Amino acid sequence: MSTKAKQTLKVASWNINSVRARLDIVERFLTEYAPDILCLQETKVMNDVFPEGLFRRHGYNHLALHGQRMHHGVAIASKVPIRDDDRLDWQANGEARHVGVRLDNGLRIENVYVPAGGEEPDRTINPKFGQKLDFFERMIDWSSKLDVPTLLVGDFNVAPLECDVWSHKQLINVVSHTAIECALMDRLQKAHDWVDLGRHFVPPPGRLFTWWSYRAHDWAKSDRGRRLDHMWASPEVAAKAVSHVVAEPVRSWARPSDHAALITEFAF
DNA sequence: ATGGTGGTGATACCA
Repeated sequence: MSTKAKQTLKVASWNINSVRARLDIVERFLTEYAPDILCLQETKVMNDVFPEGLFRRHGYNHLALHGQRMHHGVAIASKVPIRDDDRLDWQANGEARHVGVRLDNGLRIENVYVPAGGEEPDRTINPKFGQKLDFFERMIDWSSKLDVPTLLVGDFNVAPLECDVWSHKQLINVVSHTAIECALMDRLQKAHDWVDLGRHFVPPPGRLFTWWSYRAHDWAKSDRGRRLDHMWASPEVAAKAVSHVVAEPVRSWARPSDHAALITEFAF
């Protein structure tokens, strides 16, 4: 046993589907789960009207925002100091889909909202699908050049494994689980030797979903889930991870997001 | 095969 206590860090990631529409459940999440750092996607708010007060009241005094009007938008709220925040625009289209920070211990946290890709999995008739594929290509290029310990989190909008969806057979041609998307996820993973923390802690074929459609009459009963949200770590960072859970109860709270939060705890 | 729900912002569009 080391005489020096290990430093723990609890990081959460949550597609909130409008942070202003979810003030109550965000507050409940900060209270009940108390992460050190919360990464949000789909904040749907401009930076100047981001609800900073809620976060500051709970001790999240360090904020890195990348918002836009109506759609997309990402944010990192932290109890520990954050440095060198940056915002990548891989597609140079002005969409707010990334914000990254560096912590004092050198860890980088990269928070991403990958394009959903529309309905039709064919880029010749659906430009949104093409945008999604191109976004992954840019992430692969970026990823292959990374040389610092990094935690990559967010809504990747792809459920890559057969056991990452409620029915592989019924979703094989549905955007988020098509072969071309799964192949891109595989290339992205290999581009930095990323460790998929979800499957590190819940190996296949264990049940692991992060999203359930609003359209189900009883989402919990039908359990037609997909694992669209991910936390991937550089190998040396993954080695410090001690737990990883999907906070599934948040999907049952009043006026929920359709995504659950992911939480990984590290001991450095 | 279809439509089912929800956020934004005021009409369709996006998820």
